Amino acid sequence: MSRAKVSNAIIRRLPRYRRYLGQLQVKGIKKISSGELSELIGYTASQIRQDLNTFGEFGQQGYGYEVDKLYKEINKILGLDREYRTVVVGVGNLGQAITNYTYYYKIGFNIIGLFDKDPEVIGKEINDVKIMDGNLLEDYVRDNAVDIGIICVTRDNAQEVADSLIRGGVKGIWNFAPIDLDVPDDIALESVHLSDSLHALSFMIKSKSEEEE
Amino acid sequence: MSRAKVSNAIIRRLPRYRRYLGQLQVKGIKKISSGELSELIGYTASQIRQDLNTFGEFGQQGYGYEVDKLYKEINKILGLDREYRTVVVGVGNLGQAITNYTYYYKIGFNIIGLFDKDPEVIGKEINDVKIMDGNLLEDYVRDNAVDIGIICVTRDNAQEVADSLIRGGVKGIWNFAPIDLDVPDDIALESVHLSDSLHALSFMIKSKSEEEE
DNA sequence: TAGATTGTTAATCGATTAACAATC
DNA sequence: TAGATTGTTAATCGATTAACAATC
Repeated sequence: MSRAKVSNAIIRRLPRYRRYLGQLQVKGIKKISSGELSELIGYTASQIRQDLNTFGEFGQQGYGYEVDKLYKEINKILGLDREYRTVVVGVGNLGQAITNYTYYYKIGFNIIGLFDKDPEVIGKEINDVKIMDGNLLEDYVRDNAVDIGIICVTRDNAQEVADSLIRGGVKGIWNFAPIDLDVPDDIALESVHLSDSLHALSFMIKSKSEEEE
Repeated sequence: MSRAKVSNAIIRRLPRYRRYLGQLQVKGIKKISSGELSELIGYTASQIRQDLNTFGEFGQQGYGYEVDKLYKEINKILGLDREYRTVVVGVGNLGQAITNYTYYYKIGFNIIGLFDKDPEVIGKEINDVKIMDGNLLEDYVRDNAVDIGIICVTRDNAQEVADSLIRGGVKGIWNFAPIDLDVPDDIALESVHLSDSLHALSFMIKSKSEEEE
């Protein structure tokens, strides 16, 4: 199967649709029109319909969308109808936080291995998962069919870790190191650049203060 | 002063220019052309020149750009030539990680206060900053001219915390709660939606596996 | 000066919005 | 049926790329 490439703009909106639909579900709301959803989520009704129609016809004319059904469909579209075998590399401050966060809140992303190169922490456990020697990473990934590697090591080690993960056979990398990793086309890469985000905030603060002058 | 609004696309690229220029500086490289920078950073040379010219004329025809000078200019553009008085609200796992991260790596973003509502942690310290009672947040922000509030509380408490920060007078909010906060136009808001990011990764993994079929 | 590269305008591309026929 | 709302095509808008004159 090879459908038209979905634009990055749409990819970024999909999780947000999911979030709002999840909230509607919790509130017990059964149906919603693109117009109502537009009010909530801030995208135009037209854009919402366009986005959804990229993936199928989920609504009913004259009626709208069933919340439950649409939520399920978006989960499927996002690939959240399966489980991912996941490892975290680098269990410093951020690595530990991400490990716990994923462990407690992210159903479907099962953390099965932790890695670090610091002898002080190798052998310890987080949520019953043992921290292993980083040198064993590639073999572990291969032997355990790991799907996702989460990179929480320093900038200088990140590319090397990514290479190991890829040689081991991961399908995707969630990168928190402040560097743009080089990965082949068939590997999914999502980077969270906290510095960049903070710097963008700084820019916006500056812009808004200048607007007032 | 009121210049034309800078597009979000450019705002997202600016921190990345800064990152690459910083690396060039470390390597001791003195000058760079838009063409060379394009090779490194992946944007077209044309786009790089367009982006930079939004803010001024930083290059020299026939020569290129001085790395040191451009780096400084971008810092200024980003508002990184000053210090920000910052507080963190919610010092659970993620809050602690962000606190340490900001403390150790983010020069210019000074964490002067920590807040939580859990009596168990109130009174404790992280990097010599005492954790205070969340009820005191608004007054503290006002009395200490806090610029930025970092929100690491749960979804259900995030809007309330944001409201307190805003009433206290912050200029910007760095939000890690999985919710789209409502803030007035003159407040800068930058959200890091970790869930959304992970879900986007999931989508990309799915897409790439389907391409192969 | 000749060559290189910027700054900037014009052309293109892609994403968003508007409009409306289809249909529940 | 009449009213509502989708799915989808067409129009618009904005962002990116190409081109080139200006100039170091």
